Formats: sequence, structure tokens, C-alpha cells
Amino acid sequence: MATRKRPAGQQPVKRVTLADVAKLAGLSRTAASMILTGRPDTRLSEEAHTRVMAAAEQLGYRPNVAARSLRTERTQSIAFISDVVATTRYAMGLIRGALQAADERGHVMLVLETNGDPARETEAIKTALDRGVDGIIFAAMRAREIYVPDVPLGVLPVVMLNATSSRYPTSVLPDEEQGGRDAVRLLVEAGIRSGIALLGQSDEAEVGLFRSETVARRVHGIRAEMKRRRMAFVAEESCWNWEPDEGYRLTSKLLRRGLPIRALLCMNDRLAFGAYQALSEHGLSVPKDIAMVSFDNDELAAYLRPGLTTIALPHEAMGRRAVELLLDGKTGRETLVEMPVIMRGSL
Amino acid sequence: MATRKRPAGQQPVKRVTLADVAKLAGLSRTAASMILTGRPDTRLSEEAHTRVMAAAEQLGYRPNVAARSLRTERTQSIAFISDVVATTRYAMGLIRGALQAADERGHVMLVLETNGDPARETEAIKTALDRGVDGIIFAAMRAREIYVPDVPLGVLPVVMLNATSSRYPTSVLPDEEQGGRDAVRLLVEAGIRSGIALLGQSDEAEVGLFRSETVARRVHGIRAEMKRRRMAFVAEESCWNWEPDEGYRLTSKLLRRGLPIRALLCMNDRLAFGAYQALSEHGLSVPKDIAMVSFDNDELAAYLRPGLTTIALPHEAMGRRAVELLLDGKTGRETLVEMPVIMRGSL
DNA sequence: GCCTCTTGCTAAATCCATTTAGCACAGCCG
DNA sequence: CGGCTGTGCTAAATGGATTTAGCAAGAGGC
Repeated sequence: MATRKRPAGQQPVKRVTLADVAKLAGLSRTAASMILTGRPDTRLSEEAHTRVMAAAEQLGYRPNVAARSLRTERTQSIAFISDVVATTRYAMGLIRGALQAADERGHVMLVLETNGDPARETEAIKTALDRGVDGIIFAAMRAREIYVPDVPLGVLPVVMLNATSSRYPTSVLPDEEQGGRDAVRLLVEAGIRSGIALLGQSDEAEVGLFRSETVARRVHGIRAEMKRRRMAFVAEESCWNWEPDEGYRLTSKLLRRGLPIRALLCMNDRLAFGAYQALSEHGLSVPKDIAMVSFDNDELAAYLRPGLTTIALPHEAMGRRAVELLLDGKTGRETLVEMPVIMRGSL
Repeated sequence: MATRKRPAGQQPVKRVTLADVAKLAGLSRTAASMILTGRPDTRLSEEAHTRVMAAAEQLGYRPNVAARSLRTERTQSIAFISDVVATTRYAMGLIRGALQAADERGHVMLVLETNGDPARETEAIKTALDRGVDGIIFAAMRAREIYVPDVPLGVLPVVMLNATSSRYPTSVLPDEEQGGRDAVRLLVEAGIRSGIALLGQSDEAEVGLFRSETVARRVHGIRAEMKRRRMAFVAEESCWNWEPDEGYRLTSKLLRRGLPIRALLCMNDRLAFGAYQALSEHGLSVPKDIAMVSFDNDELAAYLRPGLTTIALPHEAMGRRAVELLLDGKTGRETLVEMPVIMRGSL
């Protein structure tokens, strides 16, 4: 029996290399490389360009990224390092926006998750550096100050997404201050200047101690706009956990107090969801009896009846912007992304 | 003024290479490489091992991934190519599970989004190949047959995640048949054998024409278990769009017909969400008047009052499993992942 | 006719790790 | 002593691109 070096059907399928293209075009690798990478000031003839392009096309040439980046130190890839990818529905928007912007610029995105563990963060950064990424995005799923481990990144651009860091000045955040103002403006434009209750703000939040940086700005925007218009809340119910349960509990409590409430301004949609449940139990209808305005534009907001009017967290736009800043070299300062007003039936 | 070639503070920060390690250890690059990659049958001395390890440690050596993969043809990276990353909250679980399993195996994950566009799919595959990934996961956010473009992948392992393909036999899917059976079993165990209405199933779904493959299995499991237990639905309301609006509409319609309904079996949680709203308006309470069982374990399910008992889509486990199959070379067949029963207050 | 400049192109070095092939030496056998 | 085996290690080739330095031929100037 003859020894079969290579199974019948299995072609060796050698990848097409630059050398192959050059040979077919009758030129040197140097020439082929320069033409294919679109170098500006080569003195290669029009004829040479045509031949190389044709050869590359004909052979279906794709450059070997590893070989290229070995030489160039750039990989056309970026790292998206985030604390938590799942758990919050917010995550997706950030990733998706970043992904699209990266793709448009011919970059791929490595996604790395750290669970907020400093050791894993350090490891993630090293991994990213090993792979020679062209830039790093540090993202937090709840906007906050992140401590970025002290790994020397050289001149690698870094953007903080939905996060801030004392080490890296470039960050992309939602314009919460404006969002806060808009919420109040919305109420006024609907003719409601009194009987507004605030749901969810907590003093601790304003201190920014535990909760997110940006929420403090949201609260600040709300208060500033209220003050500017010489308005005051009829009630404020504070809580830590902005979840439906709390919204339900606080709203029930509020209603029992018998205050003249005409609108609820909720710090997020999950609270508002809980509030809906409480209102429904009390036989109150939205927006006829009580109007609702909220923040985030959670998926929930569209599902409620009537739909919840809310100031959206522009996650996708933020992700996109982060990549734009990173790859277009516009780093250096804080960028605020407008929070769109999503009008639905609750106001 | 003297020309300053290099700005004062800016160190050149040359990366540590294998050659540096070898030199410090007083050995050849060959030896250093063999030791650091943990080759089994080298005859290098214990002493050599110690010296190389110490040198690598001391210099903080990290291998250059590009250089390595240029030689080895493996990159310790995989591609996660999916139709849509956002829009469905499901997505995250798949990505997150895959990410974790990849990380555990020392791999990084490239995430690529195609929006289901064949041209972009082809492009994504090429991009992945260019980067020399060690495997590809094709994921769909709604389980379904995907047409994978005919790009020759050679011997590259491929796993279909939450999807099937005629081209690639390895796929990871939720065990919908079992899930369907469990839903019925749950109702019976709660003492409900009659007065069950089915919400959302549509004949078109069973044909699998447009909707997902696996939903057909879900319906099949439900019907099989009903039949086995000699039970029948008191009503079936069909619709295409399994969204809260439809759940609301169908449930309202059902209630107006005055049937003796004791339980609602909903094809997904969003339908159930709408159903809750309708029940609430009709003054019916869950689970006292009407019990609810559903599918997916959407985030919503936990927010409802009472919490929605539901058969979960095990996205994270599926993502994890896909990577395990991919990297441990266990490809070849369909893997079903158990759908956990999430008991909450609605049953 | 000699020199310089421009044009069009290429040889060879380089990036860094992996891997093949094989060298030098020691010990053992007969 | 010659031949053989085993041990410990290394030189050099390799992978595929980019980039530096520079060659050869023709044009133009004086």
C-alpha cells in the first residue's frame, strides 16, 4: 500500500501571499506592498498600479494581519474592556455603537470583561497590550469613576466610556445635567408646575459616594431647573435601590399620605414601572390623574401602558462616539452626549 | 538650538523580547522559547528552566502575539459573529457566557455584527480569517437556520449558537421540547389540569416558516405533554408578534369571551407582560384567579408582581457551551442545553 | 562628454517567536 | 580506541508583510 502523504480531498489551501501577487503582476513585493497599502508618494507607474490591483483581485489576496502588525505595530483592532457585559440591558447599546463605529473604520473589537475585579482588569489590559490593540476603551455599565490599574500604556489612546478616571481625561458621558433640566421643562410644557413628586433621588446619590457620578448631575440638573422656574417638589421619596419594588413601595406610601400629586418624576424607568403598578392598584390612571416622566429609556418604558415618557440614556451614540474619539485622535477632554427626550403617552 | 530627536519625557519603551530574556538567562532564544512555551520533551536542564523563568519574570516579558501567531498559525482568539448584538436583551447572555468560557481558556473574543446582511456576513468571515482566529461561532439572537456564506474555512472549527446551518452540524440550542413539557408539568403539579389557555402559538410558527426553529419544538413539547396527560386547552390565541401589546389584546379578547380560564400559558414573557396588564384591568389577580406560566425568563419576568414563573432560555450556559465545544474540539453534533424552570409567584 | 536629477523600481533588512536540524561533549560498550 | 547513544543546547530557517537604502536608465544642463 502506497503511503499517502495527503488525504485525497484535503487540499493544502495555501493562503495567497503578497509574494504571489507580486509574481503574477511581474513586480517586486515592495512594489506590490506599496501599491496595495495605498502609499501616497511612491513613484510607481499607473501601469504598475493596475497590474498589482488586478493580480490581487484575481488571486483573492488578503493580507496576513499578523505579519503586517508584526512590522507596523498596529493591528486595526481595539479593546473594549468593561466591568460587566450582561446584567444590565444598557450594556448592549454601548457595545453595539462601539462595534459599528469600529467596523466603519475597519477595526475589529476585542471585548473583555472584568467584573470590576482589579486583578482581572490588570490582566485584561495586559492581554490587550499583548495583542497590540490600537486603543483601549474602558467602559462601565453604570457611569462612575473607575480606578484603572497602573499599567504603562505608552502612547496608546484611551477613552473612558460611561466612566471617568483620574488617569485618563478623555471620557464620554451622557449629558445628565441637560437631561435633568429637560425632564422639568417637559412637565412645565405639559402645564404642570406644581404637585410634582420626585421618586428615587437619594442624598447619598448626590454625594456621589457610592452611586454613579452622572446621576449626581442628573439630580443637579433637575434641582437647578426647578429653582430657575421657582418651582418646588410637593414630595421627595428617596431610596437606594432603583428597582420596581422600591418604586411600588414609595409610590404606595406617597399615595397614602393624600398629597395633591399631579405628576411623578422618577429617577429611572424601573422605579416608574413599580410606580405604575401602585397607581393601577389605587385606581389612578396615567396620565389623566397622574403624569409620569422618567429617565433611561429602558426597554420597559415602551411596554408600559401608556408608554412611558422618558429621557433616554444614549448608549449607542455614546459607544459610537467613544470609538470616534479613540480612532480619530480627538482625545483629551470630556464629551457629553445629548439625552434624547422620548415622548410616549405618560405625559 | 540643538535638535532634540526625542522629547524629554518620552521614553522609547522598547518592549521586552524573547531575545532579551534569553540574553539575561545566558541561553539561546531557542531554549528560552521552549521553556516558556512549556514544551514537554526538551532535554533542557532544571537549571536552564529556572534561569529562563527568572529572567522572564524579572523583565516582565510578554510574548508578542503577532510574531507568535505568524509562526504557529494560531492566535488564541475566536470570532463571535452574530446577526444582531443589541435589540434583544437575550444577546448579552450568549456573549457573556462565550466570553467567560473563552477567557478561561486563554482566548480573546472578537465580536462581529452583521445585521443579518449576507454581504456583511461574508465580510465578517473574511475579517475573522484574516485575523487567523482559531474558531468561529455563528450566533443568532433568535434561534433559526442561518445561511452561512460559502467561504472556505478549511479545517477551522465552527459552532452554530442558537442557530442551525446545513453547512455546519455543530449547534447549541435550548432544549425547547423539554421546556415545553416542563411548562405543562408545572401547571399540573399546581393542580391545574383544565381551563388552560395557550397564548401566542401561531400555526405559522409551527411550520417554522418564518419564526425560529426552536419555537416549533417548544410548541411541540407543549402539545406532546398535553396529549400524554390527556389534557386539552380551553382556548388558543394565536399571533405573530409576541409583544406586550398582543398579549394585552389577546388576553382582553379571551376574558370577554367568558371562558372558565384558570391559567394562561404564554409563549414568552413579553406576551405575559401584556396579559398581566389585561388581567389587572379586569380586576383579576395572579395567581389566585389566574395562574401564569411563560417562557424566556426575560428581565421583565422578575419585575412583574407577582413575579412571573417562567421556563428560562439559558443563554449564558449556551454561550459557554458553544465555546467549550469549539475549543475542546467536540464538534459534530447538536447540543441541547436544559431550560431551567424559574419559579416565581405567578403559579 | 560629464554631471546631476528624476523616474521607476527592487534587494535586503526588519519585526519576533517557533521549529528544524544538528553540533559538541560525555559516557558506555566491545 | 572506535563507534554508539544520550544529554544539553544552539544556529539558522521560517512565517508574511513593511520599510530603508539604493540601483539603473533616461532626461536635462552646461
